[in-house]
Amino acid sequence: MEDVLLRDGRALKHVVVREYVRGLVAGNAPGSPAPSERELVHRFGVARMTVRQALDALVTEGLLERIPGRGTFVARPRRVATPIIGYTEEMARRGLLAESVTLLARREQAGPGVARALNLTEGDAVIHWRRVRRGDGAVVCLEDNYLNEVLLPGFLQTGMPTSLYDALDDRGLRPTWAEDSISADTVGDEEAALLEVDPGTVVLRHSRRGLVDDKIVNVSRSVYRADRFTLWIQLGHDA
Amino acid sequence: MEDVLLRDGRALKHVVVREYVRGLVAGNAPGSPAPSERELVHRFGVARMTVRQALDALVTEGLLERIPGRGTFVARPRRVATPIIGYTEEMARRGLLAESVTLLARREQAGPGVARALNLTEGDAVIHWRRVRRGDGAVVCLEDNYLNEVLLPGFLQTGMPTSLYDALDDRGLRPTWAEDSISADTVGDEEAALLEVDPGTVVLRHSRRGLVDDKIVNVSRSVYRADRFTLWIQLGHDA
DNA sequence: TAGTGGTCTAGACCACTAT
DNA sequence: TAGTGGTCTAGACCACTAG
Repeated sequence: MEDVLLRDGRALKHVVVREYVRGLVAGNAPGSPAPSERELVHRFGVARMTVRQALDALVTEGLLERIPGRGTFVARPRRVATPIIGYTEEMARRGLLAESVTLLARREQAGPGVARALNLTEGDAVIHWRRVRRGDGAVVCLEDNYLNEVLLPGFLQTGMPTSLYDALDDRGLRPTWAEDSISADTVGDEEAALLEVDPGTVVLRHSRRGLVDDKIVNVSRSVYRADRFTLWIQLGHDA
Repeated sequence: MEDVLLRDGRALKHVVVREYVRGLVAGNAPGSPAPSERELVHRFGVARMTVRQALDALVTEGLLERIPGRGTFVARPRRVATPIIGYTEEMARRGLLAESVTLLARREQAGPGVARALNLTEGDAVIHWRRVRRGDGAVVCLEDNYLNEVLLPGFLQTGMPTSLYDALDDRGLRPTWAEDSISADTVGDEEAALLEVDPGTVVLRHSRRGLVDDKIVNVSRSVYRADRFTLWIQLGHDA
């Protein structure tokens, strides 16, 4: 929560102006005008620099744009890259119902690969959560998640959620940074049985390391049926 | 290029201060101090608001951070998502030498799929560029690029570059936005021969639509040998 | 206590846009 | 010509940090 009050309870003027303008233009079409700086000066009885400080913040966050000689206007929303989402949201984007069956949800000792990925020592405790995931009823994916238990005390006891990312969000641990690797492969017998395909069928493998700040929250390894899943990614941003 | 001069040739003071500070701290370790605002006021003989305008710009771009009561310091560089890069840079990231053999580079009439992807009408002229791409000598990928000819007049005549993205960059058309789709598949006879694998071998398919602003610059369809290529992607940003 | 950044004032002149 | 944003001044008081 942002500090909007001084010690004596007075509101910061530039914040008052900023939020007034934000409320005014909220939902307005791109290109619609915001109040002019001098109009805000008059309305709030503040100096122009104070108004500019308020508008600067809204320009920086991309809500407004200034056009010299013309005025200040609602900016066109900028495109931003694909957010970091999990299976549940991936399915929602496709308009499919995400369902899961938990095959495993327990405390384990980290093996060498998982330990390295989570930046732990081999044998440290991790939470291993394995699910078969469906979209509109059809088997789509087999997902293994490994969570750093130190960051998630009591996670196994609180009842497993549908969306891991929602649960992480509740604890302020939703990843803001992800390192993904994506490859094509064929499945072995065990994975084939769970995905309801023949051994040797082509699959898409997707591994992810999820971080918030410098904390590695989870590592996931997903195997998608190639006939039922294509990964979509949007990269970059507007100028 | 930014305007740094007024009509009469005088430099904008906040730009002078900003670039002075940028030069001072360039390459300095995160946490090292920048000059204080009042020190800059004294050095340049300007008002403090002018100095603040200069520093605000550097804070917004992530170079500096302010700590109230302490001073202004070089900020820790923020992580940003994977930039939009092509094969040449993908290989460079792996420390591999990117080489290509052009199989096709010609003007064609857009088929239905390409026309839709480039937002053209079927039969419109497109540039089709097909290459077999190698990394450290080994065949890695078969890439078909379709370019909007209207945006790239004379492109075929200027001699084909190694890196498409470098060539686009030279024309101010390097994509800043990309829509990618990634799937696993098996190859047919023609692709198999070019990739030097058996038909039916598993491959990674990567399609991309590259845009700058609202202009669709190119559409690419790449087929990677699954045994020689894993896609790496980093998503998100620091708080 | 001295120094820092945060907030704020009450003006000023400029270039540019639209009428 | 009137209105807009861009730049700039010369101060002021505040809260906070560090020695």
